[in-house]
Amino acid sequence: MLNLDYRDARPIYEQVKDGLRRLMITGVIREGEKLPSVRSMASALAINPNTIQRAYEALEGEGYLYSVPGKGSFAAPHTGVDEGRRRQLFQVFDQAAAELLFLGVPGQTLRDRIGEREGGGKQ
Amino acid sequence: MLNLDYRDARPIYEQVKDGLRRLMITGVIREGEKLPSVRSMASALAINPNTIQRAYEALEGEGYLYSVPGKGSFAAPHTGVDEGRRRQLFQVFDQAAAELLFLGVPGQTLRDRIGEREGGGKQ
DNA sequence: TCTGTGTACTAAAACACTTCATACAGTTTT
DNA sequence: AAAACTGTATGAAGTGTTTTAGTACACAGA
Repeated sequence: MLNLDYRDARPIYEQVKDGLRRLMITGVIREGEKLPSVRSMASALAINPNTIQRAYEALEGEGYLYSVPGKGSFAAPHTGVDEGRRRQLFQVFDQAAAELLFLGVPGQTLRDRIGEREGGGKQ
Repeated sequence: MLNLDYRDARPIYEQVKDGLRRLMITGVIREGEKLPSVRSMASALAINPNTIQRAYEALEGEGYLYSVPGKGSFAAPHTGVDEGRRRQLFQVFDQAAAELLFLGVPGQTLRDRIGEREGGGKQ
């Protein structure tokens, strides 16, 4: 389900966190879907359960999942994602755009990279 | 010229690096302009010269400045910025856009945030 | 009851990173 | 030539973070 890169400078819990978030964004993991338990995922990746727990805890703080003691952890609906995460994303987006423009990339080029979400009305 | 925040989790050399890059992007520091020497900037910020040196070294690696032993460090022309930095920026841009779209932000909203650069044709 | 789940806490070890002190080498100015 | 400036290199100390290990508790479901 996830790949860890020990040569990567990023800590493991962060790789897990970002990896899971990406799976949700790309639709591989759908809303309400049950995630692997901290223990099973830890043994699958051959790491300590506490490390997975830390990743889950961070994602829950962002609103990407919710955990129920005794039951498990589940992907949260998009609407539940934290406002702080949204603000952070806008800031990253704006700063990257500003620097790319500075480097001479035409604004039209950047606009063309933004793929619209199909079926947005259906949702 | 720059503000350091010791409560920030980001290391000092990174704050210096990002701060200087931002000054160049916003046009406060212009192409070819001489930057403060590592020692003068270090004493101005009350930190070790090596810390400034590290920031300068990183920016030189990105192509944002060039240093000449005995003379000083100077802001490089936009065209000299490293291709790796460009690729990194595009990746950050794309990922942020993808997640914002996933969270329900309309593509049009994102496109509207991209301010065009005046005089782009002059370049 | 037993198994599987999330959660909490402490301790420790390992590791990496950041920062500093010092010294060296080149350029410009006096 | 000397002095004062510049960037550069190296090693060591300091500090924090990451990860693991171990133990324990509470809840849900078969």
